[in-house]
Parts: sequence; structure tokens; C-alpha cells
Amino acid sequence: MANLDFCTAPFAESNDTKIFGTADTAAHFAKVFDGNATLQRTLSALQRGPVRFYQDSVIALNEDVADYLMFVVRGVVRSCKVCKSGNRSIVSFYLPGDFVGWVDAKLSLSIEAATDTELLFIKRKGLVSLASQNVRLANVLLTATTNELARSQEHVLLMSKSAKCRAATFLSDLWVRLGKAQYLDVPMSHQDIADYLGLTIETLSRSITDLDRAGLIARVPARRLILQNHFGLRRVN
Amino acid sequence: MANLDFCTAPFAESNDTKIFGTADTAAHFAKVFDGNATLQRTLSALQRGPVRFYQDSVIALNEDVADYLMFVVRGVVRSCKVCKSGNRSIVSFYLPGDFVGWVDAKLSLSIEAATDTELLFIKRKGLVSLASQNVRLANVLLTATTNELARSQEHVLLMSKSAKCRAATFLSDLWVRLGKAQYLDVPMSHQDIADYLGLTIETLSRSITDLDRAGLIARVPARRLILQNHFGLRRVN
DNA sequence: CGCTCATTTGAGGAACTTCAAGGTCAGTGG
DNA sequence: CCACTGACCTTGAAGTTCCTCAAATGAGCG
Repeated sequence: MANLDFCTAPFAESNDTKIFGTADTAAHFAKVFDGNATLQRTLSALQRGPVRFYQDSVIALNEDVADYLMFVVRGVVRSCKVCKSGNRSIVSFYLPGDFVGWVDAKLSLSIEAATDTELLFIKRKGLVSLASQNVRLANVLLTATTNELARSQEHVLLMSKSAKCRAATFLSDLWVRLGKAQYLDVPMSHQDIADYLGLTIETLSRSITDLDRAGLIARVPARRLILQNHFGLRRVN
Repeated sequence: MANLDFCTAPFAESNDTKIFGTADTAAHFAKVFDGNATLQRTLSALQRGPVRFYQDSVIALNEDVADYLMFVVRGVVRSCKVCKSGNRSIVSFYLPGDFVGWVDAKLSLSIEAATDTELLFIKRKGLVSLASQNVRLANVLLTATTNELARSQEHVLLMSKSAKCRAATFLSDLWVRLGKAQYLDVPMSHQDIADYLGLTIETLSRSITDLDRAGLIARVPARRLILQNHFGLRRVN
């Protein structure tokens, strides 16, 4: 990450004095580090941010990821790959509280803002050496990595199911990851979801319509859904 | 892993005195640990095995994986999931030199022998505490985990491609992972490959036939292939 | 309101699955 | 040695799912 300021003004804003300035940041960090304030303070020396990115801006290309680890404070980040034929696939979505950066160089993925986003940047080298002295931090990192592996493996499993099942599972998982609120405000575009699920937007739309007609979800204006039968959603096949 | 000896006699054989008794084991460990003999000796105290398993036997269920990490010495291990509808999916194949065991409990996968197999069992707790004192070991484990994550993400990307591309990429990857020998002796059954690629065996067979007719591979009796145009294989779409 | 962009809906075609049959090969017994 | 068997792979034909292309509808915004 040669230059953190390539995100276009005026949205871009890097303010080191506000690292724990927002309630969101503090809350997510507390959750991840289990309230270990000492660890948080030690880490703050390695951090830069929060840095903001507009929707659809490129946060990092593959080679950048080697130097920095990112922590999502607000918004949604996607890691994606566009192959020669022009088809795009989204490998993973990162929500607030997730670490971004265990991305293999061989895959040459691009890390992008799926919505307007706020991220912390953490120097990877410093973090790793810190982790070698601090078992708790090492465990946090190991947990983050294995969680990401588990999500990726679930993603693999999902990809061999029917379109309707993929859509239902995606919505249900998203609802859980976002904290099981009354409404599910889907933050990313249908195109992003379709690319994540290996479907076209048309098939995704038809699948969602089917789930609606089956009474499993209800549509509310403005990309908002109500999961009316969460148990049923998980049984779709 | 309450009992390591549940693999059925007479194939099952646990012989602690032979931990580094075979050339294979020594070679793979040397590769993984970069020739660090001290580390190998330290680890041997935590190990048990090699333990042998017949093809298709269950090595471990999900809950077992929490206690032990496994290291593949010989053969192929698969991690798979059978869903309620009866469809089986294979999440990952593990070849000699791979670690098995970063499997999330939520997925409830079953670890099985895709061929006759030989594995080392390593106590996870001991390994983790050792890694917290030994940066080199910690790096080996982190590398193993991130490698597995990268493979899983590649798997995700593969699942949204055509059947022919999936088959071609699988064969090419397998050839590379097995050391780019003149012949590719495919160790696992077509059913296993199909379940890994999210295809039926019929579609897989037709795809392989297409690759053969296109001159990219050649079939030799007994599950043996020659990758005649490796570059071309990777361009199939 | 009128523009743009995202989503939905419809009709036809391609890809993959399903079902069914045939082929290959190693092991077994006559 | 040869036929028989069973497991595994291959091939064919019909059906389903999903994609492609095209058009309509809806939502957000100046």
C-alpha cells in the first residue's frame, strides 16, 4: 500500500487522531478483542485510519495486501476476480468487524468497496511480530483466519446447490452476520450478490421472487426485506 | 479422537517407533519445515503414527478434529458433507504433505480416506502452545492455513465456470500438486471428483472426453492421463 | 416530470442432470 | 484359458435448470 490516499477526495479522509473516535470502531474492536483494552492500545500504534472509500472504488490490489491488513469499521468490502472472458466472481464479502487481508497472491483478487466504507489499515509485519509475543492476539488472528476459511468452505458447499437455495442461504447468512435485526437491509447490489452466488441477476431476482411468493420473505421498499420464516429459509433446496 | 485404532485391522497399524521411518514421511516433513531438524524432533513428542486407513473409511468426524491435527504421509484424504437430500459435496482433497484439521465445527464435515492412506496425528493443543514460543512453527502453521484458504477460494472461483473448465482446471491443479510427473495417475474416483466439482459423474466423463478429443489430454489405461497441452488446459472455458 | 439506473418479467436456447443402456477392466471360479 | 461378476466409467436421449436476449416496470434524483 504505497499510498493510502488514492481514494478520491472529498470522501477520502484519513485522521489518525480519530482511530477510536467513532462508537462503531470501538464497539467492533471490543467485540473482536474481547474487551482487552491493553491490546487495543498497543495495536493503535500500528494502525492508520479510519480511511473512507466510496462505493465501487478499488481499495487494494493483490500485491498491496502483503503489507497491510484491513479491519472493516463501516460498510461492506468485496474481494473479487474478473477473468479474461469478462465474467466477474466475488469470492467474499467483509462486514464490519471482519479482517480483510488473508488473500493469496496467486489469485490476484481485487479488494473493492461494495458500499461506502470505512477501514482501518494495520501494518502486517508489526502485527505478526506482536502476535508472536502475545498469545491472545495470535489467537484473535488465528480465529479470524479460520473463520474466513470456514466461510469460504460454506461458500463452496453453497455453489453446488440450486439457485433458490443459494439465494435463501445467502439472505439468511447475511441476516445472521448483520445481527438478526427485524429488517434485513441488504447493503450490496443484486449484481454483487449474483456474482457471489455464481448466478445472473435475472436468476437471482426470480429466486427472490419465488421466496417471496412462498411466504419465506417479504419485500419492503428500498432493498429492505423481512425474513418471515427464517427456519424455512434454511430448508430451501 | 477417543481411539486412533478404530481403523479396521489388518490395514490399521500404529507404530510410534516409525514416525520418521519411511522416506516419504521424512521428505514431506523436511519440505514443510524447511529442513529444520530441531523443530521436527520437538514435534515428534506430540505425534502419533503413521496410522493407516483403508479407502473410504472415516478418519474423523467433525468433533474429533478439535483435538488433533493430521498430516498426510501417503494417499488422499477428502473432507465432505452429505446433506439431507442425500447429495454429497467434497470440500477439499488433502495430498501428501498437507495438514488436515482447520475444519470449522459448524460445518460438520466428515474426514475420510479417498484412497488407502497414512496419516500422522498431532495433538493440537501441544502444537499451538509450541507455536506460541516458536516463530518458525507459527509461520508454518499460518502458511498451512492461508494455503488452505487460498485453495478454498480458488475452489469457489472454479464452481462458477463451465463443466469442461472445471474438469480441465482440476486435472491441471492435481498434476501440479502431485509434482508435475510425466503421467497423471488420478488417485481418486470419478465420483469423488464430480462431488468436488459439483457435477454428476456423467457430465465429468463427457467433459474429460471433450478434453481428450481436443487433444489437451490423452487417456492411458488404468486411470492414467497424459497432459499433452498443459497451457491449453488452463485456457479452457 | 423526465432522466437514469436497477430490478423484474417473459420467451427461447444452451448447459447440465436424469434415466437408461452399454462398455471396460480386474478379480473369481469353472 | 475362458466365461462370469461387480465396480466403475462412458455414451445416448429426454427433461430440467439456468442463461441470454429483450422489453417492461419501478425507484431515485435533478
